[in-house]
Amino acid sequence: MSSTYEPKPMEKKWQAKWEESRVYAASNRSEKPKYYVLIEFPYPSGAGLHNGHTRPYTAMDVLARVRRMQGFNVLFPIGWDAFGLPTENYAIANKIHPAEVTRRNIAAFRDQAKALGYSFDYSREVDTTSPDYYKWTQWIFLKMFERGLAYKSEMPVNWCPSCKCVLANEEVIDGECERCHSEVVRRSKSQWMLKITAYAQRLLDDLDTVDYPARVKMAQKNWIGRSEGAEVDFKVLASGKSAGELTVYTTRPDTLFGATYMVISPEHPLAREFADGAVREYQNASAKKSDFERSELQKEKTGVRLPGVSAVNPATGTEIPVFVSDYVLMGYGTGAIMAVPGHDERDWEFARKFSLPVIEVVAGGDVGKAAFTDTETGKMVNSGFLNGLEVAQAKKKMTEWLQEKGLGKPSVKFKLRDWVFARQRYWGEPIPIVHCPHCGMVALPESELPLTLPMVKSYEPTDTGESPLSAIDEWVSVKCPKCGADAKRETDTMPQWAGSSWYFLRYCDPHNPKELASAEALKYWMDVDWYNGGMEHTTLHLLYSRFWHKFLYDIGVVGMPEPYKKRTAHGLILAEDGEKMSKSAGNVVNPMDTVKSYGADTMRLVILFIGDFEKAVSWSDKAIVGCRRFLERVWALQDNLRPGKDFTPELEGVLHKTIKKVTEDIEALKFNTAIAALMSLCNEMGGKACTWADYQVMIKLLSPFAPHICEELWAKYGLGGLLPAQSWLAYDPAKTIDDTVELAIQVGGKLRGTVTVPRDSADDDVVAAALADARVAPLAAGKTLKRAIVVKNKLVNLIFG
RNA sequence: GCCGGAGUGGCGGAAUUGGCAGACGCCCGGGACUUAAAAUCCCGUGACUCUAAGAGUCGUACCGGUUCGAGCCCGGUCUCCGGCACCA
Repeated sequence: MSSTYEPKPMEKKWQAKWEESRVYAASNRSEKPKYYVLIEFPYPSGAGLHNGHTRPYTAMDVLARVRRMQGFNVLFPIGWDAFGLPTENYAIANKIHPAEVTRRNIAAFRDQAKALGYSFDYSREVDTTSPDYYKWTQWIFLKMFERGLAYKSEMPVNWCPSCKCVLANEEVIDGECERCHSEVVRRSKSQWMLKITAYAQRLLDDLDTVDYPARVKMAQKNWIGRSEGAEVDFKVLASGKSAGELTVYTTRPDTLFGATYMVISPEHPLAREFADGAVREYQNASAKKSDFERSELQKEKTGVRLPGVSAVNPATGTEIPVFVSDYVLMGYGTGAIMAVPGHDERDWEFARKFSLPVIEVVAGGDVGKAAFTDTETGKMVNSGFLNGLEVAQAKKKMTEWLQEKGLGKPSVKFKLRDWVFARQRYWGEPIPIVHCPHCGMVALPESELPLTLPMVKSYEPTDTGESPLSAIDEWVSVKCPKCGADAKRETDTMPQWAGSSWYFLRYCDPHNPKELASAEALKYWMDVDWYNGGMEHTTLHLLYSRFWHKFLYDIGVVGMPEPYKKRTAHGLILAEDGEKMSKSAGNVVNPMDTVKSYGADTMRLVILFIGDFEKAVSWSDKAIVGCRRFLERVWALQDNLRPGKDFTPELEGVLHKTIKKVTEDIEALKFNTAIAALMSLCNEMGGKACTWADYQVMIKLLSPFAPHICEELWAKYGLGGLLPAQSWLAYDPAKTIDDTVELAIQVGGKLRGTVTVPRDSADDDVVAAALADARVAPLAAGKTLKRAIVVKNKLVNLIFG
């Protein structure tokens, strides 16, 4: 009789053995093929690991463990994305330096990761706040600066009054700060920007070369937002006299004949030039509005006429009025539009409100009642040389005409904005730039990297929009690296996304003091074979890191244009009430509690068994007990074992089937059904006298999910050595197929019984067997068989006349 | 509004993509073991009806269609979740 299953001591024991034997350390030199499994490294908050970590980490740990057993040299690293506001705020509140807070949090996270049995290569840990690491973050920034991709620009920014910090567009959700949900306000500020827009087309095009879920590709495409159209120049008249040109961007050059007025954004230079009192008032009002307020006012269009100013429609020669309205955004296109109320909903609403003429130029709708925006069905009317053409043809012809006449040109625009790359906070990478009164912005020489954060006592944010670093005189005041004059350091720091934009490269060669990673190491490990992460990073980290990687490819640091071969995305773990887990809702479940009460192996099973990995799922304590019982039953199978190198004949089929099922399900992220198959196998084995060989199959298949109990059992019943050194199981396809099959018998499409026949029986034999069935025979009596549909090895459907 | 995804027992969820709906687990009911309980093991468990150890009817959000056969395909409707949102 075996002892009872006691997870705690055995989990400690095996975690220690794994550590001392270094079985999970990846080697940069190996005979084996490489495989790089990546998880999104955590932000080490004070709260410790939560189920937003355990779900993806456990899943990828399963994959890493399977790949090792499949004979790959696996890189499965972990690190710490440790710069950021929560740490800084906690540090301020508790009067502990953020570096110390970070050190403690990392230690706690590492312990928890180890307690969960994650097979990370802990010798390759990276920490984005370590100067050895952020030296290279700064280095990449300087390379971008050299090539004009990092620049400073005065522009309206999203300012979070609570975080006292600017935000990237990607961090503003419904007009609120992504982190603290304060309403974001607009402020004009001189900002560091990264020119991600220079990579817009490539970021879009190369989505076709990678294996990402469709929903991820779609979200990135929408965010990049490419549109094709034309820029058109309109002559401007002020008080009847020529006053230059107004260039608009339109995706519908075909509708030019229907343009009855113009609209420019309140920030447009022309609006400033010709503003009267009413216009100025309108400009002031829109400047005060937050993005949120602007979108709130979506339905009701507002605007004012720009007095004395008109434009000439180049197609018709008609003079048309110019309006100022905040439904036109300065940040997109040219900040000015030609309004075609017949065929654009916004223009239509505006025209109705201001009683402007509506001209139908595409037939098919009723422009008196609504804008007709269909581009598939209509034909051009009231449009001179375009009449009778379809929209697509008219677009082409008008664009050509504009080009011939020198009135316009084809144009492509993106919604993607440049990346606001500065934060006015202490706990981030210092930007290695010096402002010199003579030389302007000067890059710190590479030899002076890393530019370390000064260790100071006070680093509270300011209300002025200045970084706390600006108050530290001895750090700020510096000599210009170029001319030696008195100069000042840049005091903004980089956003949290900086360190995470390239961390997967550092893992390849994490201790290299000379380069961000050696060319050799990068060549060997990159690209990442499988990267799993959250949907919430699709237009943030995932897009940013693709951008940085493409830049590094362009300057010859990495050898391929895309960093990640395959990306998958897990669903959220919700609280038991179906809401998002949050401290404020008080519904947070701590995975370490489950580890303490039931063991790490149980916790790992639960988080994967609980539902479809790719979908959101509510945490449920009820799932725990089932997983724990399963492990106990696997443990108890020991009681009935008998020696033997062969499979028990009656188990052979189910063993091969389970090997197939578990192997295939893991590849497809169907961890829940893989575990269900293992539970079924356990139920099959229960009560039977299994051989050691049978049991070894269970141990190996279960080991990626529940590694501790499996090492314990392998040590007793296996073939020696640790499990990661064992080979994964192969199945014999012939043995996954049964000799006989149970067919469903339908009569007229309704299930009436089942019949067991030899596999691949002839159709006639199947029909005969079905007709002989006790339940079917009476239904067949006195009727003629009109038709019989036989689906091989599945079903027979009898249709009577 | 636009673009994605989803809706299946008391519950979490399965279903090889058109072929026995409800795998696996939880809960619940019954039994075994026990002085008893817990634990464990075995059996049962979608709903309804009947002439009831058997059989029938209904059943995958709703309405309709295609098909020998639909959770799956097509048309329409409703609800929920995620993303984008005055992007010209």
